[in-house]
Amino acid sequence: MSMVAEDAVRLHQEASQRLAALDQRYTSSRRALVEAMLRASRPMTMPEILGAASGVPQSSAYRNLTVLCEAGVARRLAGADDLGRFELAEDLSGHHHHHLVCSACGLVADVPTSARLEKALDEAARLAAEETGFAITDHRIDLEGLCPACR
Amino acid sequence: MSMVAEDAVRLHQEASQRLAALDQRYTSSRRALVEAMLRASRPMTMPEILGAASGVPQSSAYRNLTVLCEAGVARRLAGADDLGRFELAEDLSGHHHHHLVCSACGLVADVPTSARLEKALDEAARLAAEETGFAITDHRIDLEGLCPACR
DNA sequence: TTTACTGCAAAGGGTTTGCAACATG
DNA sequence: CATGTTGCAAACCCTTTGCAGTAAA
Repeated sequence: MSMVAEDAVRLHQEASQRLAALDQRYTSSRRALVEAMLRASRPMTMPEILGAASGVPQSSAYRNLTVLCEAGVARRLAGADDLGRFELAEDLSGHHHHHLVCSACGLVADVPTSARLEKALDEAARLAAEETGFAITDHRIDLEGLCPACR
Repeated sequence: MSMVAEDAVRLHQEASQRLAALDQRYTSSRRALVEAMLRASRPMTMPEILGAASGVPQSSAYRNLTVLCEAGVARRLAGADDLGRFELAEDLSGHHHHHLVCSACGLVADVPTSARLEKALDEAARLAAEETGFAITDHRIDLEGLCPACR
């Protein structure tokens, strides 16, 4: 999950462009949010984000994260607990991944996927689309269990 | 997803036993909730549940669904929208399945799994457990897209 | 007769929004 | 200078809880 400086530059450029496409600006608050998510390398709760992007008030954080999600820069997850979680969009942050969710404390960690799993999933998605009429655009896999700290 | 009368009898017996194991009773309200979820055959929101299990007040529905989840009779899902959704536990309702989630209206539909997908997932889970120290107990797959009504 | 359950109303807590001031292109 | 952005506080809405009364084992 490392990222060299050059990649970070591209990331911010891309974020700026995606916002501009919606007539939105890449302000310092929004950049602070993006950098907080970049540093975390796992989905963050709002309390974590507010701690990491110091100085950004709660309402602005919510509003800006909403904008970032609409622009395709960030993504909002429905947490296992009642806290929403945010992460960078996969095509900005690095690679396609899935999530490990701790059923005790709610922690969410990233986990890489595998070609075999993706292939099986693609096949299942194609089948499900045929049978149900859904136009499937994405998928999400959560592995649930206990994290090392909660075992 | 059909279920003959005999199966329904077993389902209620099992629900009653699981509640009894926690010193809880299988009251008519709880039975009404179970039957509502059984009829729906897809995860239900609270408004849907209140409509389907008429006469059960909101606070009792929340309280009873919490108990049913603790007893392993029901399961609570973190919805794509901000509405919680409830379904019968898989070992009561029928079979292991995954979900199709409409990103426009939030609808959640059941979709069967496949042996190939489960096998690939088991392997991925084993690998993730080794690398991260998580004790993985369950998984969840959501296919996201647009439902027929929202396309 | 002890313990669980019910229903109402009020509180809780994460998220959203109105508004007036500010910043940016 | 027209439009997007900010921050405070209040509003929102789903969910939980206190409490007094009821029902079941």
